Amino acid sequence: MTSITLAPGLTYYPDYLDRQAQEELLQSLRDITREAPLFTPRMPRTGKPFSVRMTNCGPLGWVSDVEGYRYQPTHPETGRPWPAMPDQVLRTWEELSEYPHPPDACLVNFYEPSARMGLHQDKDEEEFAAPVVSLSLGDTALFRYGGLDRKDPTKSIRLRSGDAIVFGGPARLIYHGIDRLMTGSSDLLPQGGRLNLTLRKVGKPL
DNA sequence: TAGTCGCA
DNA sequence: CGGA
Repeated sequence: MTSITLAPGLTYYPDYLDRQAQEELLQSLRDITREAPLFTPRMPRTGKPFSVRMTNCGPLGWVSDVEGYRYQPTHPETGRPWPAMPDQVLRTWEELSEYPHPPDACLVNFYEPSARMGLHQDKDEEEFAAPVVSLSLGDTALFRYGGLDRKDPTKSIRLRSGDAIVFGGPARLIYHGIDRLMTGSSDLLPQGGRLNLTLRKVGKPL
């Protein structure tokens, strides 16, 4: 397995999932979105919608609305519990996280060709000792990452379908985001677009 | 402050 | 980019 250190604690695994594994994961995500439909998150206070739509699997899911960012055990629109995390996702966490407990949450972000995600930190968890593990499927995305301060200089790399990235240690709280997609760069998703999974341990281990 | 916009 |  190839790994590239982009910055201390930030590790990039190009082509972590082969085509067969990507298709298997895509089928799991179809099952998940049927049970837990994609919803449009909104900014706290202003209520401005994100361009990305999302859902979750696992015991907890990340949601955002006018009330704020939070993790909760149920879908914000259906009120039902999130679907279980696929075994394939749990195995990825076991292999890449170097953390001795399973993740609590798997956020699934769906990017239409025009969707973007501004520079932000993943900091709504309690357990920063656990890394964030990210998987990309579908169209290539221009991923931008910086430092712990929002105004720190940033670098960009292209994330392709099947790539994985791990934010751990000193990189656990770095600012990052998605500037744009390269439409038509993958034929995994028939309609185009990109799916991103982010696995997180939310609470401190019992 | 996980968005949007204006300006260099 | 930086401001709000």
